[in-house]
Amino acid sequence: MRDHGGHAGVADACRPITDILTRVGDKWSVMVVMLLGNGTKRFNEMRRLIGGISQRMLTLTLRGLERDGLVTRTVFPTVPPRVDYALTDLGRSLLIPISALGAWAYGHRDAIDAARLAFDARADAGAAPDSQAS
Amino acid sequence: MRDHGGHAGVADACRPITDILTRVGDKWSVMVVMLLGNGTKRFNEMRRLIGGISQRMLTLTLRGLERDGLVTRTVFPTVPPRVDYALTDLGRSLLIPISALGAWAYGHRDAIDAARLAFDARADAGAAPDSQAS
DNA sequence: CAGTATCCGGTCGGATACTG
DNA sequence: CAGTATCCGACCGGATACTG
Repeated sequence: MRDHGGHAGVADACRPITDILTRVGDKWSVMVVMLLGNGTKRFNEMRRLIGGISQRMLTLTLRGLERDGLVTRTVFPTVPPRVDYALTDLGRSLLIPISALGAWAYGHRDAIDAARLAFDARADAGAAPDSQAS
Repeated sequence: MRDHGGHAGVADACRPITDILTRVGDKWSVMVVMLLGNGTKRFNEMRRLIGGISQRMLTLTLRGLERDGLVTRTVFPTVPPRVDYALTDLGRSLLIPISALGAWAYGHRDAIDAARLAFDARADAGAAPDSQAS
């Protein structure tokens, strides 16, 4: 807050929010949170349920969520080892707005898809006014 | 839908949603949509208001939003040229869930920050049990 | 004013191999 | 089972220069 003269714009004020939105927006976080919304899960269980996520990314995603206080990680010192992941209260509270966002996305997927097709068609028409497709 | 035998998991079914969430999650889209929620804006006007966004990224962000049918782009063939950006009905409808998400992020930023500090402290303690800070 | 084009470093994220 | 470590290609995003 020391540059009254400058005008950094809203980007500055929004940094904390943008920061958190980045978490929400990354490829797997939302899916993991939604999955844990159904209850506690183990590592490879989630891996199977999600399908298509690499081991590495599941680890990193869970670490990020744990760091943000959204997920708890519980290790059972058995052999073979067992680790349970669950949402914290904070994580559960996040479930509400992201479900709303997910519902919006699902509800408008057709409109968005149509808009994309139309846009791409316009772009193609502009780039290649000739009726030949490449 | 061709592998009934396999088990791709939810990742497959969620692809359209993930896809849209990726838009929402990228660095500038949400900020731009929120800004346009206040009314029509011109290109450099937004650039100034946001502060910290490069010309390139503002263009790409707006193109993406336009492609998804969330914003309209209106060119006035004057000199110097003038281009107005505004939300579509679809864009305005998105404003609701992302405002909710933004409110959540803002409301819980302290809890998240605290969680991060605690996590990092634990990580440091684990990595360097010695009382020396690097 | 409102872009486009190009370069380039940093990060994301998958594949693979190894470990307790 | 639940990770960690490493490699590596793809893409994100800023800086800069140029254009109608």
